[in-house]
Amino acid sequence: MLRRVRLVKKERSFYVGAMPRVSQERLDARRRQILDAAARCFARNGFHATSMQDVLKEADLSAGAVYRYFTGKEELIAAIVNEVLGEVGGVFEEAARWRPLPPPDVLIGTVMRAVIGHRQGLGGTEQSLYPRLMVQVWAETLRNPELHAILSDGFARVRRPWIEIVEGYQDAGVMRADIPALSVARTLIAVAQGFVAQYALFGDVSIQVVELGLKALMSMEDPDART
Amino acid sequence: MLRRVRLVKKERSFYVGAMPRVSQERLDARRRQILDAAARCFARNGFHATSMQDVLKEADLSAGAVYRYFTGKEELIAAIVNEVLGEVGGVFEEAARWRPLPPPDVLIGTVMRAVIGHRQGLGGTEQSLYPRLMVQVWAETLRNPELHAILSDGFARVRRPWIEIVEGYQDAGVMRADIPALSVARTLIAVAQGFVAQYALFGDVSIQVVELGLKALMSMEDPDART
DNA sequence: CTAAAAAGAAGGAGCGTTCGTTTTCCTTTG
DNA sequence: CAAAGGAAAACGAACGCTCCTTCTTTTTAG
Repeated sequence: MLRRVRLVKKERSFYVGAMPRVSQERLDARRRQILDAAARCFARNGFHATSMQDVLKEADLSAGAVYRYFTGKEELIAAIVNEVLGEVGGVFEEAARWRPLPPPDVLIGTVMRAVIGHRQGLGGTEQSLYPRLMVQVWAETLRNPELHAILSDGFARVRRPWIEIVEGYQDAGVMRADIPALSVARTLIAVAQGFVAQYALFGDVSIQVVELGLKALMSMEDPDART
Repeated sequence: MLRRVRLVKKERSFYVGAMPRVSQERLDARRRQILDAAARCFARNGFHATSMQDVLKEADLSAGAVYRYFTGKEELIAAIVNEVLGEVGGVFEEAARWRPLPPPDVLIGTVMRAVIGHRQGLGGTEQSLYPRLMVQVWAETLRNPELHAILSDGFARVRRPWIEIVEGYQDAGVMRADIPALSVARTLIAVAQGFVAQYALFGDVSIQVVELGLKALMSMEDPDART
């Protein structure tokens, strides 16, 4: 008698007393193949102007194959959004861990290079996969509350270490301390977001632009600033 | 005999020796009614997750009516994109005309307030129509070359006066002059773009956040800065 | 009264998804 | 070690649905 034991929702079921028919690595590879294809399609055309047929063709798989790994288009979109937000959030967090405290221009430069470099060698053709996906993710989270919750979580998770960085500046006396660290952190994140948008939209190559721009801003002295 | 004389592609044709059947203002009002409804729908759901039926219902008109003013969905999208980019571009240009030269935080604050305030009293329900539309426009220009060209033009048109502002800072000696003005201008625009995204995504109310954040950044002194 | 404007049912295309069939691959057996 | 067996995996045609658009009819404005 074969007792079917389902372990975890998304992991394969197996038979007691028998080995799985195909290896877990194989299944993982298929899943990745589908996700990569979907990411390329979505980066190219957005979530809703991309048809399932587009994804199937890009993945070189049939409908039956894809629907074995994802229950539908929505789940595919959710998976991509999760992945992108997770990785980009990780980039922000990791950049904030550097010690000694990097100045803002180095911080943003690091983040930008990491975001742009992520999955660069995926398709080869798409030059800025992650920036483009990021813009699409923003648009999608505006209409999907569940995905919006993920974005909000990610934003909150990133904000915390960045606030600490700003507080570090202020404690070290290199930045006026009469301004809420949250405001500064959000402004820095806005710089990164804005440049991600510019990179996706205009595909400029040089990260130096932000780095230099921030240096220049930092060199300004507000006329009515308190010391 | 009635000779039909078509004057301009999009203006109404009229009859020699006879007055138009409905006034031009009426036609313009209908067109506006459709555009406003479409803008609300697109801001809510994006361009491709919004159906024509959604727009028709929002405008309280029939298909026949809408298709008399626009050849199809594409043209409707293009009209909205054009309008949004035109108005937002105008906001950037106008802010750059202020004299005496406003500091960056005032500049960005002015832009943000104008973008957020635009068409505020349109539907009433949608709190941040233009920021949301802006994000959707970015996403759409990533896949539509014609609309992308409009965005590029707008970006170029905005960049010029903002470069002049930065050069003004540098000439006045309040900003180090060894950094290309273009880099600083693009960074400032990135701040605005990033905060537009944050506003659309999280709907925070206070513009003070960017203003204070920029002030704090300006108060920093780069350790390895040249004088 | 007339022509433009609006209505709204209907058509054709394309979408996401399902499902019966075929193929593949791992285990088991000879 | 080779071949059979069988279940999972993949295939791909087909289905139902919704989409955008058209077209005939009705209403409206001057």
